[in-house]
Amino acid sequence: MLDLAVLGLLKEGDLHGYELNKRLKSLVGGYSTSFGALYPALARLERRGWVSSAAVAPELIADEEASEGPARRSRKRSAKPKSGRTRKVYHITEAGEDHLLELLQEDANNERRFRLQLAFCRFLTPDRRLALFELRRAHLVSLQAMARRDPVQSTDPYVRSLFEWDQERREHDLVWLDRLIAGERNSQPSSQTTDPMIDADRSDFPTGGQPQ
Amino acid sequence: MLDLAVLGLLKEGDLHGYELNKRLKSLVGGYSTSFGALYPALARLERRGWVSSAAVAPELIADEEASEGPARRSRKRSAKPKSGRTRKVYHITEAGEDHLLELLQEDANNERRFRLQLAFCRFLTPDRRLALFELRRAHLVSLQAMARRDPVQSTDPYVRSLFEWDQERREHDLVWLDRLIAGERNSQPSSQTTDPMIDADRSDFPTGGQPQ
DNA sequence: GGTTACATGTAACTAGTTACATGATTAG
DNA sequence: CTAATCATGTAACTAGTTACATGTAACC
Repeated sequence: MLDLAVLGLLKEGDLHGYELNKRLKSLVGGYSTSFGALYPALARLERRGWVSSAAVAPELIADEEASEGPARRSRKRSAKPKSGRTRKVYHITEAGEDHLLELLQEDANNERRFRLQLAFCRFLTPDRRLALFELRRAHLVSLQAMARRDPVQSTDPYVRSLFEWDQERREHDLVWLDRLIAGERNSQPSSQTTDPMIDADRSDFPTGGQPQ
Repeated sequence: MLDLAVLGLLKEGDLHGYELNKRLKSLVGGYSTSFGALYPALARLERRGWVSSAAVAPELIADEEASEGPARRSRKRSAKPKSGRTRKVYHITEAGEDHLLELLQEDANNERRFRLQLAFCRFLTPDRRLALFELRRAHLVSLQAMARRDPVQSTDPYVRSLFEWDQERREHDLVWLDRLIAGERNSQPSSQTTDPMIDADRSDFPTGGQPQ
């Protein structure tokens, strides 16, 4: 799953491990990565040919940064290296991009994975993206059905409370997903399905609709 | 974490592995346990002295069942053994009960653990239980604060949608927890044990489990 | 006579976390 | 001068899943 996150971030631009870790932390709340997982993951990705790496010596780092963004230099006192240690900057390969697209579409039964898929689904074509959302929706619906099929058998108030919590959350998640799917259909009315019942109540869609 | 679930279930009565697995499945949606985790966990619990086990030969099983629950026998055609294989029936020890109480109070940063703690928090004293809920609440509030401190920096609609989802869920969870805490405070204005309903229900639920 | 449920286990794999080791640079 | 931040990595541990191995017995 880290693979998905790392490839997704690298698709936006080359990064070194330490920076990747910071981005992962801010990416999705609750997805705090540790170096102990990240560095071995990067090594694995490189062995499999999905990323390539280049060592950047400390004296070169300042130039790199400068050439990338010549503005914002004024605040810095000097063009001295930010780090005294060689960075390993990773770059996603073509095979890595293919693999990323696969990872973005697989499964639907894992919430944590779906969160990452959502975070990077802009790299999918609109129809693939819609398919992903529908897959997730089908999974949630099947969870709902399962929960309804055998309801709580316990009389303990805390256990009952727990089940009610689950129930509410599942319902809420479905509403949210439906909003997402509706937004997707509105901004992408072409494709194969001519669904007649979609834009009945579309006037307030707070989550921005147009993908880039 | 399986330890918590297993000890909690065994506190209600002795069980063998296969039955434990069924109960775990029905206990909390999403907490599907596999035998590959359960049996090693049971072995570990026994090594540490938290549970003890007794082998029950197939010809004895019918009697055991009968002596435990004399009702519900009518549906059965015979008093013949249900299994052709010796069961290993597990029993929680005193040390195991102590350990369970510890597990019920530790941490608050893990949702999955909190679910299990909630499922078995009836074994805690009312003040300890309230402390557990408050601990969880503090954790959720700190997550909220963290999310508000550095908001979404991405302009991608899907990433923004993901963050909104998180936000809504955290708010919803807090409301739910507050309801739980309020209920706890109402039924428990001071610190005194009013022993809530303790009634382990005897009923064989036909949970459609899948074979391994 | 084949499918399902009962029953216990092992092996290999997935997906991480926590703690440690090492060392440079920078801000107060 | 010391604490924080930058930077890369390893080792040991936690907490599981999936697939396999093995066999009985009840159901239809």
